Amino acid sequence: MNECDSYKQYLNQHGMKSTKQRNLLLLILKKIQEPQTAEKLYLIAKETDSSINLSTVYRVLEKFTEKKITIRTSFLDDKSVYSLYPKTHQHQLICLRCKKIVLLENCPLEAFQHSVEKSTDFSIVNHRLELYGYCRQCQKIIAAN
Amino acid sequence: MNECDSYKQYLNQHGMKSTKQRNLLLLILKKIQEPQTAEKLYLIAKETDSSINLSTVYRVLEKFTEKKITIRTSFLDDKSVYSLYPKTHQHQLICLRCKKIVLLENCPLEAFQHSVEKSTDFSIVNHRLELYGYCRQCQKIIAAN
DNA sequence: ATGCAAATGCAAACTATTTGCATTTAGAAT
DNA sequence: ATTCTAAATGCAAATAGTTTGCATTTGCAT
Ligand SMILES: [Mn+2]
Ligand SMILES: [Mn+2]
Ligand SMILES: [Zn+2]
Ligand SMILES: [Zn+2]
Repeated sequence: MNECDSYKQYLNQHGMKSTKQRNLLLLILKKIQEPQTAEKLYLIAKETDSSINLSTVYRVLEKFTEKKITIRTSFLDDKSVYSLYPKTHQHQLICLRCKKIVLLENCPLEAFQHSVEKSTDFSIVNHRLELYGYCRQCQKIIAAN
Repeated sequence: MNECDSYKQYLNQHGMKSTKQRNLLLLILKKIQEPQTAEKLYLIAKETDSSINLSTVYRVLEKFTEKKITIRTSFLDDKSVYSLYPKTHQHQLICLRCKKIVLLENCPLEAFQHSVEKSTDFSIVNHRLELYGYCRQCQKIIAAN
């Protein structure tokens, strides 16, 4: 049993067959730890399994996302990126210059969400919060120009 | 001078030529007041100007967005939608089923943003907040199935 | 071992959006 | 008013990320 089989039990528990493509992608996602496009993951996977197909990568990621093993996010005009589903609720602080991402564990929205539910009659299941700005270093670089 | 010319001055002030397509789209955007896809705006525009082209609509909306006359937003897997650039800072509450959008005038993030600036040394210039859920009607429809 | 639903590879389709190009047009200059 | 030119438009084709149809292979329950 090679390392690509190591997620068999995990996958079966989630109601999925363990295939070499799925095991490999799971391995890659765990190793990388930052959001990547399907294409990038495909290229990395190809180094190990040269016969893997891009459609398969999309289908695997779709299934993973459906099972909440991964999360898919996309920004305006860009390709979607995929990463392991975060263990805890969190948000992102993104540097507009260098694209560095800082994860924020605190969420300030609980009370707000409840008050919006009350005032709108929506049932809110989810939210998206991202902060944009410039990191320390990029602030300096920008100031120097 | 028909009503479609009425934005000539406004457009010129923003460094754009006044064309019948731009005037018409501006009129439609002001009338509609809710985010619409380029295609929907195109269909509405066609009722008045049957020769308008979808590419033109995309190009006009792109230019408007560049000039901050409109704002473009897009959700996972969906078409982008365009609306007039909000006069005041606001956020959106989006129904995951029917895609209805409710605008929220309150922003609960001021204090949070400051505290994040302090703890991270970022200079935060912007944020994106969207709430997702189900509107009253869609809740009922979902419950009935 | 066998059977079958599920997963895969491959190629083609899809679809929102963009782009190239010939033509028209707005607005400045004459 | 006429002329000029860069910008805007219509049309068709291209683009690109993603999805899908289908023949084949594979995982896994029996
Ligand atoms: Mn939160
Ligand atoms: Mn806000
Ligand atoms: Zn930075
Ligand atoms: Zn709804």
